[in-house]
Amino acid sequence: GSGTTEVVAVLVAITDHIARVLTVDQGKLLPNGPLMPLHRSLQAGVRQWVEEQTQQPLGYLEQLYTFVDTNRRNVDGHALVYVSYLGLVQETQTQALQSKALWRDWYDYFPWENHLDGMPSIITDFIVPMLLEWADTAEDSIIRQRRRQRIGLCWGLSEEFLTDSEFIETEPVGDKADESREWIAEHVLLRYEMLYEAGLIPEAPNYPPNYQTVELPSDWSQRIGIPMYYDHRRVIATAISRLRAKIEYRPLIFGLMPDVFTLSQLQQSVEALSGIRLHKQNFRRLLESQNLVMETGESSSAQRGRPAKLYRFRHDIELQSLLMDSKLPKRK
Amino acid sequence: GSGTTEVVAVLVAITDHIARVLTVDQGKLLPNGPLMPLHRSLQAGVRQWVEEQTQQPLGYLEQLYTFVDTNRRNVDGHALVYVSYLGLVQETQTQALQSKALWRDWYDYFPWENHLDGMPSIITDFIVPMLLEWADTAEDSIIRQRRRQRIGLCWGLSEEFLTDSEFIETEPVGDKADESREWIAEHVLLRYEMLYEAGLIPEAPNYPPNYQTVELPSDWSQRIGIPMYYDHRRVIATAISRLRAKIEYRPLIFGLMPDVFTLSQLQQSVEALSGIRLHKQNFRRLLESQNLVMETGESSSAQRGRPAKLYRFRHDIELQSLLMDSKLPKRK
DNA sequence: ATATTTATGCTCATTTTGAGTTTAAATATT
DNA sequence: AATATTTAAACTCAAAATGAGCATAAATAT
Repeated sequence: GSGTTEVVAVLVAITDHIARVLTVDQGKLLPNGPLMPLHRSLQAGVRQWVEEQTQQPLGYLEQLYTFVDTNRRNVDGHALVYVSYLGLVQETQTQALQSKALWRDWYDYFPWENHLDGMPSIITDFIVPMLLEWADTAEDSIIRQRRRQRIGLCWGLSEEFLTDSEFIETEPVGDKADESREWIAEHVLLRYEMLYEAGLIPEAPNYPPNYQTVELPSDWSQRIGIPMYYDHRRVIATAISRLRAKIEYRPLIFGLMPDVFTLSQLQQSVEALSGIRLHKQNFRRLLESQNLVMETGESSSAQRGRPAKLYRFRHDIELQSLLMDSKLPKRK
Repeated sequence: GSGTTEVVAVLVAITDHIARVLTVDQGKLLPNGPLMPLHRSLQAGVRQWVEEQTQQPLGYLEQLYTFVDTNRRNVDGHALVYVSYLGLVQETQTQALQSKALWRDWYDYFPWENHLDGMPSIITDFIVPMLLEWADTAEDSIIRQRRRQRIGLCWGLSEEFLTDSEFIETEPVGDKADESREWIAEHVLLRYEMLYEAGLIPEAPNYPPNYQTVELPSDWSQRIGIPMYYDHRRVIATAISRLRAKIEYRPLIFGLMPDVFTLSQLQQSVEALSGIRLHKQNFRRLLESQNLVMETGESSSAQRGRPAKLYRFRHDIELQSLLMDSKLPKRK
C-alpha cells in the first residue's frame, strides 16, 4: 500500500502591494504531494514538491495544521492525512515559474476579507442577511441565540443588526454589550468556517442552502470567491489567520520584503496582509520602538511627493528567526 | 501495509496546585495510538485511544503539532507521522484511572521550568555553564556569538553572564542590549530544543556531551528531568509552550478549573501553568476588566484568614470556546 | 508661483500597566 | 479577652503605551 500522508503549501508573496498565494492547476489547487520514504522531514517534503511543481525558491516555512480527508483513502482504507505549511517568499524572488504555477491575489478567494477600501458591501448586503436566516433555521432557541452572537463577533456588527430578526432581547447579564463589536482581522478562519457551515460556500456539503427567503443572487458563486478542490480554500484561510495574528508580535514581514524598502512600502505590505488600513504615524512609532529597521542613508526616487528614506532590516534580528518554531526532531 | 499515522495526547490537569500530565507506561509515554480507518477524524482517534488507555474523560482538545519519526517506518518504508494534541481536564474529573495511567507533575520532566520559588539553582549552576561550553565548540566565531545570544534570550540572562567566556565584545550595533533579558515563560520549547541540541538531554543522539571541562554531576540524568521514549518529552514541551502562550489571550484556564472557585485558587492555577508568581491585585483587575467570572454569592470556608468569595465562569462565555479552533473538515 | 502629494516630526489626552498602601474578616497565640 | 497573624479585597499613583491629530518638509503637477 502507498503512504497516507501528503503535504500542502500556502506560499505567500506581496507584489504590487497585493498579497498573493501560489497556486497550481488554474488556481484550483495549492502545491502538494505525498510524503515519501526519501524525505527526511515534512519540511523536506514540502520543499521538494514546491520546487518540482512551481520552481519557486522558498525561505521561511512554518507548519500550519494537519487535516484528515476521509473521502480520500488508500487501498487499505486509511484516510488521507495532509499536513499544511505556510511559506514566505520575497517580492524580488517571484519570477520564472513553471507554466502551471500562478500567483493569485488571495482576496480572489476571500473577497469579504479585503477592507482596504472600507467594508465590502457584500457583507451587509448578502452575507450577514443569509447568515441570520441560517441562524434561525436551528430548532433550539438557545442555539439560535448563540449563532446570532457568533455572527456578531465574527463579522464585527453592532447589536441592532442581530436582534431585529427576532423579538428584541437586550443584554443577557452585564453591560459588556458593545465591546467586542469590531472587525478582527485575524478571524479569517472562523468566518470561513461559518460560511461553510451555513452552506454558503460551494465546497460545502450543504451548498446551496435551502432556507432562502432572501434569494442568492445569480452570480453568487462569483461573488463568494473562487472555489478550490478538496479543502484547499480552508487551508489558505488557516494560513491568513496565522499570518495576520503572528505579524502582530513577530517580525514575519521580513520574509516578504525586498532587502531595501521605504517605511510606506513596509506599511502597505502589512496592510495588504491584514486587509485594513493603519495609522501612519503610529505605525512608524511602533517600528522605531521595536528597533527592527535601520536607515540605509539613501532615499528613494519618488514618483511624486517628498522622497522617502530607504531602510533595511537589522541583520542582528536574524537571531529572532532562530527563536522561531523550526521543529526538526532529528533523533538518534 | 498498515497506516503510518499515529495520534499522541498531552492531557493536562491541575491538582493540589500542581500542573500534571497524564502518562502511561510508568511515566515514560504519553497516551497514543494509530489512526484507524474507523476514526472519522483525528480528534476522534485521540478520544478513542485516550479512553482506551486511561479511561480519562476529556473535554477541550486542540491540535498541537505534527512530527515525523524517520526511525520508525512501516513495511513499505514510510516514516511514522504522529499528530499531537493538547487536552484539558477539570480538576474534579481526574479519578478512577486505569492502573497503567498516571498523572505526573509536569516539572518532573522540566525541572528548570519551575520558577514558583525563584529560579532553580540548576540553571546557573549547571545548565548555563554547560551551554556556554557548547557554544564555544562551534568552529565559526559567528556561530559562537549567535549561540551565546540565543542562550541569553532563552534563559533570561544579563550580558555579563555571556561575555566572560571569551574576550569581551560589547553591543554589536544599537543600545538595545538589555531589553529582552528576562525569563519568558512560554519559551519552553526553545529551551528544551537548545538542551537537546547541546546533547544535555538523555534522549538526544549526542548525549552525553563530549566537551566537558565542567564535569556533569553524577546524578545529572536525575536532575535534568525524567526521560521519555521517542520524542514524547518534546511533545510535552510543545504543549506547555502553547498553553503558557495562549493563556495570555484566551480563557483556556476554564477547562482546568472546577465549576466554583476563589480568585486565589484561579491565580494559583495560572501560576502552576506559567511557573511564575503573579501580582495578586493586578491579576484581579485584569480578570474584572475581562468580565470572565461572576460571583456566586457564597464564600469559601477558609482554613485561615478572611474567607474568599466564590466565583464561577460566566456561562455566556462558552460562546468564546465556539470561537476557538475546532477544525473538523466534514466534507461532502 | 501655487496647489498637490508624500514623508516625517511632534503634541496631547486617554488607557493600560506595574507596584504599591490601606482596610476587612477570619483564625492563631498569649 | 486582647493581640498577632493570615488571607481577601478595595483603592491609589506614577510610568508607559496607545489612539488620534496637527505641523512642517520636500518633492512633483498645474
